[in-house]
Amino acid sequence: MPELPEVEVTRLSLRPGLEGARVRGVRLGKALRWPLVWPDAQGAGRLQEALVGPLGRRGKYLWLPLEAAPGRPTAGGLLLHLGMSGALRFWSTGQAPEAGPHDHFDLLTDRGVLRLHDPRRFGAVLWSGSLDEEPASALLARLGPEPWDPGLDDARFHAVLKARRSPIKSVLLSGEAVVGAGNIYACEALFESGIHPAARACTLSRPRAAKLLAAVRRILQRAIELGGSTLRDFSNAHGMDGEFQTQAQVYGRAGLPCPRCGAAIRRVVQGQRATYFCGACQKR
DNA sequence: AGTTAAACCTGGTTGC
DNA sequence: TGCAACCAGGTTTAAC
Repeated sequence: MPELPEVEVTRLSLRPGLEGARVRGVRLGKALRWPLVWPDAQGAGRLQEALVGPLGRRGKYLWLPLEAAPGRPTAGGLLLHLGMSGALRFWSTGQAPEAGPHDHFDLLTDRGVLRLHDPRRFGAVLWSGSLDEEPASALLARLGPEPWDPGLDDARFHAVLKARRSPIKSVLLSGEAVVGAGNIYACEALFESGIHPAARACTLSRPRAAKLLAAVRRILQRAIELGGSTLRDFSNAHGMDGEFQTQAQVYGRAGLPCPRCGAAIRRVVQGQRATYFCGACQKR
């Protein structure tokens, strides 16, 4: 589910309740994608007094810094990923219901409980000393630039595409050229820029690459403003659903008329993922 | 080296 | 109604 907009919506909605909260402990459910390697006994002791610092995001990862004390160096933090079906929710003290069978992680604080709900368990919660150390650094090292990274310009984006012979849809999903667009938003951005999903990335002209990058930025921004997409499991820290799915032009609309030209939206499979597009509007 | 498939896991929907 | 087959937002790992 959660692509960059959903993670950003989660981050923004968690901030008021969580930042500045003091950690009291954790509750673990079933194992996630990777086991949570908690700090040793000494580190765990420090955590008892840790304060939640400013929440960060890199790609689809959420970074929850745990500071030893106000003004002192960061003790470490948690790197969280929502996988395919994860959602984070914050419950004020006394409001949290009993953990259900799909609630696999609770961070207990003096203000309330941060809870990860993830039926498919493709999500992850990892302890890391910092973003520059293992295990966080190894995961983040693979990521391409953020959509709004000032260092990401049309030339750089185009250069990455030039080096890839795979279909542009697959290259977008890989996050090499720009992170954040998952299956829904990759489909939508390609539609909005009029580019056929099967076009080989290396064949796109620089103007078309620029158009695609602009579309990716626009789509992701719009999705954040709409609270993300809720197909099934996703909701923000307060349990509110997103609304972008109601505005999708092609995603999940196979057989329905293209909003631009009226031709039937097509569904094909690329790299084991469904792709939706208009065969008339989107050109190779 | 680059590209593509398989794997992780559960639950909802579809079709016989 | 029952049950098998297929589908789903992501990413890593293994295999051509």
